[in-house]
Amino acid sequence: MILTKRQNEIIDAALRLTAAGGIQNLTVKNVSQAIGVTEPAIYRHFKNKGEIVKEMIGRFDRAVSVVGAPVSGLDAIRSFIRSRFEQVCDNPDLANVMFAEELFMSDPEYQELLLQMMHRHKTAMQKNFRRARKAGEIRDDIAEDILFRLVFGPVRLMVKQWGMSGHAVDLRVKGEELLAALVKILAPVEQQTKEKKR
Amino acid sequence: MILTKRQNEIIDAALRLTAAGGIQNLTVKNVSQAIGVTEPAIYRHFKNKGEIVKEMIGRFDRAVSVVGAPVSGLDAIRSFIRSRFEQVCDNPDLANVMFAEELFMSDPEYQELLLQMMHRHKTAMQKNFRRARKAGEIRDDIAEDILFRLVFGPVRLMVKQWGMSGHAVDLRVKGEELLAALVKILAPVEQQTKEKKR
Amino acid sequence: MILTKRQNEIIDAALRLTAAGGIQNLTVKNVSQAIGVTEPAIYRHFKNKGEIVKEMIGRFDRAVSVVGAPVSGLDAIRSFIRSRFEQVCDNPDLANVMFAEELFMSDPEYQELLLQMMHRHKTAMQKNFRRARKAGEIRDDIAEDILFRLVFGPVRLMVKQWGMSGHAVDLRVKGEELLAALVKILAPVEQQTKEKKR
Amino acid sequence: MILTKRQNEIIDAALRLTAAGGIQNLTVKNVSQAIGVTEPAIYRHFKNKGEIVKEMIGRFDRAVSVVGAPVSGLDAIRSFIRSRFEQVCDNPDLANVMFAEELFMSDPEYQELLLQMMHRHKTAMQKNFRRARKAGEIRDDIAEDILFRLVFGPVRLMVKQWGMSGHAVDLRVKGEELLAALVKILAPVEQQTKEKKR
DNA sequence: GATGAATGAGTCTTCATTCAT
DNA sequence: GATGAATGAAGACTCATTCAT
Repeated sequence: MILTKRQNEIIDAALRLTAAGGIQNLTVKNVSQAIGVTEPAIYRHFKNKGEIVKEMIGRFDRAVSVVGAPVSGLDAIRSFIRSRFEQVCDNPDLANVMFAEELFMSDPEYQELLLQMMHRHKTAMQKNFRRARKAGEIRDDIAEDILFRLVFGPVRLMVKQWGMSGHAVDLRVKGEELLAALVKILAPVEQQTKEKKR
Repeated sequence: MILTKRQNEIIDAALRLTAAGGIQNLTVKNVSQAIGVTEPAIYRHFKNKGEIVKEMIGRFDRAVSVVGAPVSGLDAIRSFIRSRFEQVCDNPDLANVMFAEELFMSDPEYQELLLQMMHRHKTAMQKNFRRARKAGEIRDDIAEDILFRLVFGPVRLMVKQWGMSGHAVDLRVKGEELLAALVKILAPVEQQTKEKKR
Repeated sequence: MILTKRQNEIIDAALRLTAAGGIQNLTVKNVSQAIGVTEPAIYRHFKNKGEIVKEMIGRFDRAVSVVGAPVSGLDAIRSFIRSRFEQVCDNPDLANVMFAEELFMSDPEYQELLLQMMHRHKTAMQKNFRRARKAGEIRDDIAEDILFRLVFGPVRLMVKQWGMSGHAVDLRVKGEELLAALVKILAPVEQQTKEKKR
Repeated sequence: MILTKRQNEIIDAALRLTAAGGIQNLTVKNVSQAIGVTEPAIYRHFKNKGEIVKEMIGRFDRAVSVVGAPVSGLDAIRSFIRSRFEQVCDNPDLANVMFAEELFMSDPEYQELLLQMMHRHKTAMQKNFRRARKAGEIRDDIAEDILFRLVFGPVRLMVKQWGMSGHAVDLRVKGEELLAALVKILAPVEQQTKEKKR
């Protein structure tokens, strides 16, 4: 779905409001004030509040789908994580919302959307983990589903902490550090030994 | 603060409601219905809704503080994580709420409470990481603050996924698997090599 | 009706509360807290809130009925006014309540009570005005009903202002000044002329 | 502040309700029913109940500020009083509310507003008393602050009684009588003597 | 005498939404 | 595209009162 300018304004405002004060803060009134119109005006651009929320959730997906070339498994994972960090840096409000699935528990419809998204990402990544493993880029003594959590758990936590800290540090730098650590601990043990000796 | 029976009932209900439908679902009416009284009755037991929320947040802390004996760094970390899994297994609703800091963004007061709690846990764990490192239980080529995320990121994610999946799997089992993987990954490289050869 | 000690405590508290924050502030809860018991305890001493209010209104009357000896018309008026000032000085909260008939407009029953009281006072005073006039103590060129307002209007206003000012001045002193002025103004013109020449 | 039609309707209703049953009777629900809308509709026209009350209080002031030409001290006082009587006759509900400062004791903000208003009126009148005195229109043997009470005490009382009596008499007529009496007793003694002889 | 627990009715206020203009 | 006015439903909370203990 392609959004009009006004619709984008609305989603931006919705994101900002939710980031700042939770979904409790995401009211039609607040959105309308944020973009400087009256409440009914919102309904010219979205059928109802739910559509706004859904479009908002959709935005979490965006950057991800655009991943370009990288073929190799580990590189794809790396690039996925980097694109996450960048996405959040570009729109810091996302940090408080993107991994906050609980915010949208109120409506089963939203939850479904989010679960689908999570699942999609997971299978996409799983594929890469498998490839990386075959290519000897990643150790083979860790079960696949655990691998996923081992990598994305820390990424999520870092983004969340960054959001809660009011974006105190440079996420791009900190993100690279984390990425390096991840790559290090997931490397095949032999490779790690070699690295160490250097 | 020691709670009366009714107060506990109320907190339990609040937890259940929030777990099921987000804070949007945590209304005084819903709580009162859940425990089978009328709305005003709630106010005999809590000054206002905020006190309920705060007590609820306090409950996240409980299990943690009770950690008993373990001295050694790595063992303390292990036991902390295990106690988390157990706490959540005993009261599955916690899984949807405990690590969902965003739910409480609506009120700065709650956020403050949560940040304090997170900070408290972090420094407690940091100490253990340091000890474990000195004792040669943990590799020394990963910065300390990253270490924390590397461990608790995955734990959080697992708990959250367990909650969102409707408690599909046995968290105690899955948790042990994760724990084993974490210990493996964080072991000093030399030790990992040895393990491998066996 | 003779009140028990507790009942008097309650009426005192009720008066204090009403004086401080209007009838909105006169709640059973506030009264009970003021005397250090729980709400239901109040109902041991008064059948319901209305009885408290009525007893409170009754208290406005008290001092007045106790007027002792004075015979002469003008002296009786003087003494009535003085006793009003004293009553209020003894229990300053009365100042914010006694002449505030509007406070009790909510219930026709209260209003009736107050109207009766006002009427009783008025006829009692009217009699004295008549006597004073006959005795040549008061000028005879002012209609009787106006006379009443001329005297008690200022008295009321002074008490009210004293109450609203937080009892800034010494009402006994200021009251005497007002009384003197009233007597002066109401004296027969001939007498006023004589006074002036002195 | 200039009010819209609806806002005026609301204030009128508020006045009516308060006049009839005290502030206890001034509820948003009652107001909304009085003008034939639902409760939330009120909030399109006033931010909250407090704003209604404040605007209501403001209305007490209105007529006063509009005083037109009169220069001479005594005439200004006369005209002020007359305008009060007229204001109240035009909107009889005011009689039960305008001088009932106690009604608004519940909120310090309202009380402040009222005190300011009273003070403003007082200083304005004080100036006129002084002028009247210099011009020999008023006796000079009464202290200024007492003068004020002597005049406005009776005016207030008359308005209040008129309100409580359900507007039984013709306030315009009765008011003129009172005014005449006031002018008479406040005239310089010499003048009073002359009048008498006539 | 007093309390803890509860309640029905009602307080002010906000919500998402609609409709005529 | 947008607004002013309105609404039904629901929000948190308070009130006077009752009842069993």
